[in-house]
Amino acid sequence: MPELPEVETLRRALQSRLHGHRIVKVDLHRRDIVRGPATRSALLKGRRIDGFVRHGKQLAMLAAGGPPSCVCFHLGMSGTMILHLPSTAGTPPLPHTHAIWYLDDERAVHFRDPRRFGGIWTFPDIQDLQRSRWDALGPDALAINSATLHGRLRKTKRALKSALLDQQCIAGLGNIYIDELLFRCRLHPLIPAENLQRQHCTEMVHTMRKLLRSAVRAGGSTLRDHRDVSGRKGQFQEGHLVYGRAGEDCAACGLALRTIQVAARTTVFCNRCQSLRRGTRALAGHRWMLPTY
DNA sequence: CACCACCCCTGGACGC
DNA sequence: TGCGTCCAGGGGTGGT
Repeated sequence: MPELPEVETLRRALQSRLHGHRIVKVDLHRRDIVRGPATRSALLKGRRIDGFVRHGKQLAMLAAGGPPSCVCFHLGMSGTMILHLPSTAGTPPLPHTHAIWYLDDERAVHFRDPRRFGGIWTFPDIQDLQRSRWDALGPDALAINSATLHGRLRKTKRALKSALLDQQCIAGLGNIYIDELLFRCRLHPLIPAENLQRQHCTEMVHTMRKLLRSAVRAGGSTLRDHRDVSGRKGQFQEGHLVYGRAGEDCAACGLALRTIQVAARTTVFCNRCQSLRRGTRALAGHRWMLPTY
């Protein structure tokens, strides 16, 4: 399920490989996957690609010149964008390929999303995308600072994990990286967000950056669907300490990892390491010996 | 306003 | 082998 590291992996690959190329043709197989004008023009047919920008889990493709110049992608649960080289450009698209962008050098980008939790939004320009979609999101998880995070968390009584899942609070985190983050910070997912102290937020932001950057370097986490533009799997699932490891021994203390439901999401955590009463204890206290990530 | 349950959708895992 | 059932979950919406 694409979260920030998977989308950033995708953005970097598309930026380096597609920048400056012209879109010569666009095939749209499912019109209802597009919100906003679904014309070939709105999907940037005939335009030169000027770059890719990301906010949270959303990715935008920008065209040089005037409007329309902006297509925003959300990959949902199962979305992928695969870059086909000339050698494979003629092969029939896989099932659930909803749109294809053909480039000026015989390559093509296939947008697939079997579960259709994702989508494509067209906008006149990036400012319009920002106004109508991205302004409603919280700061990007790789850009947020601890004062801002603290300010946002202290305003809500919701469980910490619920608040972090809320893209209007902070953009880019999902179920996987939140469980990994909370374990590494030894914070219980059900702590009321308003109870978090400034020092917890400082540690959380520091740990979050390390975690997300490591995941980007590893090409993201592949559980089932995620692939890079070449169809290769990510490697960061090897670095998961809790997600997908319910019942296994905690890497820090050996107790079996537990699952609970938080905001209708399966949540894996260590009931010993991640204290509900965190904050009553010195933050700089015992640091577990954890694998480097 | 804050929060939560529910729903959308498909493929894979699992049981019989 | 094959079929049925359950489950995964981001985010929008409507209800409490």
